[in-house]
Amino acid sequence: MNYWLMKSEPDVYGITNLEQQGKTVWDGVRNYQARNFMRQMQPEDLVFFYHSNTKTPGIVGLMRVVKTDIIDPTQFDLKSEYYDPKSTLNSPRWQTVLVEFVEAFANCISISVLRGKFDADELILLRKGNRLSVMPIVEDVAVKILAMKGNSLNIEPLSIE
DNA sequence: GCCAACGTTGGC
DNA sequence: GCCAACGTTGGC
Repeated sequence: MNYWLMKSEPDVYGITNLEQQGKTVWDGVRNYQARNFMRQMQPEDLVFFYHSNTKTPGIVGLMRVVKTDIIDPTQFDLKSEYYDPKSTLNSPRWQTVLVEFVEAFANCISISVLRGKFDADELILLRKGNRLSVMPIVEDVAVKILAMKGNSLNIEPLSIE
C-alpha cells in the first residue's frame, strides 16, 4: 500500500465536493509526470487531498484509490477545457483513477505547518517551484502527517470558503 | 535537437 | 495582484 498526494483548487473541486459525492474520477490532469504517478497507483492506496491556490493551502483530508487505469473521459469531450485533440480512442493519452472519500480533517494542515515539520527532500510538495499535482509520499512522512491531523498544536483553522 | 517565447501554476 | 518557476510549443 502506497501513499500519494493530489492537489485540487477548492473553488473548482474541494474536499467537500468529494465528501458529498463519495467517489470521483480524478479527471483533468494534463501533466505527464503526474499522469505517470497515477499509472503507478494501486487500489487501496491512500491519497492526501491538498487544496491549492487558496487562502490557506494545505492538506484537508484523505481519500482512497478504488480503481486504476481509467481513461480520462474529458480528453474526448469537445466541450471540456481538458479536451485533447491529440488523443485518440485507440491510444488515449490520459489515464486517471477513481477515488473515494475517506475523511475530511477537522483542520487544514497548511503548507506552512508542513514546511515547519518536513524538509523538501522528504516531501516533494515543499520543493522550490514545485507545480506537480500528483506525487508520492513516503510512508514515514505519511504516518507523521496522519498523526498531525488531530493535533491542534500543529494545525491552523480551515479558512471559511 | 535547441531554445526563446509563451501560458500556467500556485504560494505569497 | 505579483511574479518565480515550470512545462509546452514551434521556428529554425
